[in-house]
Amino acid sequence: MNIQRPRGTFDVLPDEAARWRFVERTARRVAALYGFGEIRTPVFESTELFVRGVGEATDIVSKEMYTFKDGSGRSLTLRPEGTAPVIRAYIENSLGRREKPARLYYIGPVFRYEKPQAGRYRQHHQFGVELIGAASAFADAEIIRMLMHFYGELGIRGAAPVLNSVGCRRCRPGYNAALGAYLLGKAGGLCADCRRRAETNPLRVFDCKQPGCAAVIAAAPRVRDHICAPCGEHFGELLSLLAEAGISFTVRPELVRGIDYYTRTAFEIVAGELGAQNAVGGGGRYDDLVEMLGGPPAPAVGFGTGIERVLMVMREQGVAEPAEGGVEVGVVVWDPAALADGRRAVRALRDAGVAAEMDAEGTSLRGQMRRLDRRGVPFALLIGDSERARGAGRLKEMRTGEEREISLDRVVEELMGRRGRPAGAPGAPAAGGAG
RNA sequence: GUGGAUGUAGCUCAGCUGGUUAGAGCACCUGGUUGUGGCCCAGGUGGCCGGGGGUUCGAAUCCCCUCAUCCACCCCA
Repeated sequence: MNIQRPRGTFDVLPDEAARWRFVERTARRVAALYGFGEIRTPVFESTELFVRGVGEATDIVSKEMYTFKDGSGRSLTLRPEGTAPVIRAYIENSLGRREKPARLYYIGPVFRYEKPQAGRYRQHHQFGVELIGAASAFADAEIIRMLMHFYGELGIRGAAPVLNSVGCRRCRPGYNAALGAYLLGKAGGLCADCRRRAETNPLRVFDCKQPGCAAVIAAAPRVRDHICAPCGEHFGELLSLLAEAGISFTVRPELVRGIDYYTRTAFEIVAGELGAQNAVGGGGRYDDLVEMLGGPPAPAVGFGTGIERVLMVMREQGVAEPAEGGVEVGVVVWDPAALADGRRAVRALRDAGVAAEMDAEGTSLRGQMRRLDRRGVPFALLIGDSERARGAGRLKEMRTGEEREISLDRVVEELMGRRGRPAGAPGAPAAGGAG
């Protein structure tokens, strides 16, 4: 039996990698547009960081982490989400002292031990941003707008934010108590999971889709009616800022996210046709996290979006990435005596920055031409006996079939003059926007 | 973690209730054109039928186990 990739992981092959590069390139461009700088943190961290940051009672921490001990017995964990590590780095490097609100973004893998399904993997990749040290509703609005902007740049249609306010450290305990009490009073109508949740983490019942629970939940007290006046104002302001920015959203009072650190704003972006995995991104405000992790108190907001989910939506919507340049010239040699001239030509082209290749495997002339054609290589440089005797080759433009003899030591010059002419040729920087 | 479906060539799939050397299309290679691609034609390479065990004279086909993928739940990105 051959060794297989671990369950819930995948290889990105060259064709598909072009789509990944497009998404990543777009993420970086949008991040720059909003003034965010990249941060790269380790893929593993002290286990304690996630236990304290994400919350011990969450699914992520209680059953989905890849935790292991290193050689000296330290407990380490492959990061299951991106925010806690960034905040750790923010505190450790005193980033709060460098720029007032810190604007950080990251792109990288996160790991969760989940049952794999389409759009759900054990290693997936996120583009995330964190705006640390900003308390205003404008900060929330900007984060959401930035995420929507990202989807727009990718050519994704129909993505829409769903949002809610989950209150803050002052008003949430009161709400939790009220909700818990209500649920315990209706325990008979709840599923086993929800009865347990009523005591451990009442907010989670809002995730339940059991019909029996739905009725109970529909009549349950809602966060919105229990949040304090400042939280209410903050949320109201956010909604009007989104409206001002022309973003259409929906408010869903049941929205609760699976990470404990959220305060006030919590949101998800759903994009239709993904089946059960329809959230392409999400995020919210976490005003207490920096302090919880030992840093100076700093309110913050951020989002995370899944690259795999984004790619799924793009595929379903038929959004293509712009073409990237491939090989520009194929040097074609079929007589072994010409191989040295071919090698020289390929070397000269590459040294001049022109992507070139040559088949030295003895493939027939016809076979080589056929391959260049199928791969869409725009030029062929054929070096045969008669030309070689004159120190020349035949440069052929595949698209038109036009072909003429040129001196081998003028090949680079000739190519430089003609590159960029055929569609999709490299050197012509891809304009933004997808087809 | 619970329930269900599927796994045959690089890709998409056919192979009925078990019966001789396991097929097609696409892709790939060679030739039809001593030195030229796209169309067409001919030929070819490539599978221990996901893996293991069992039933049988005989298993891709039936049974069990296992691994993987997919769907719903759950959770989320």
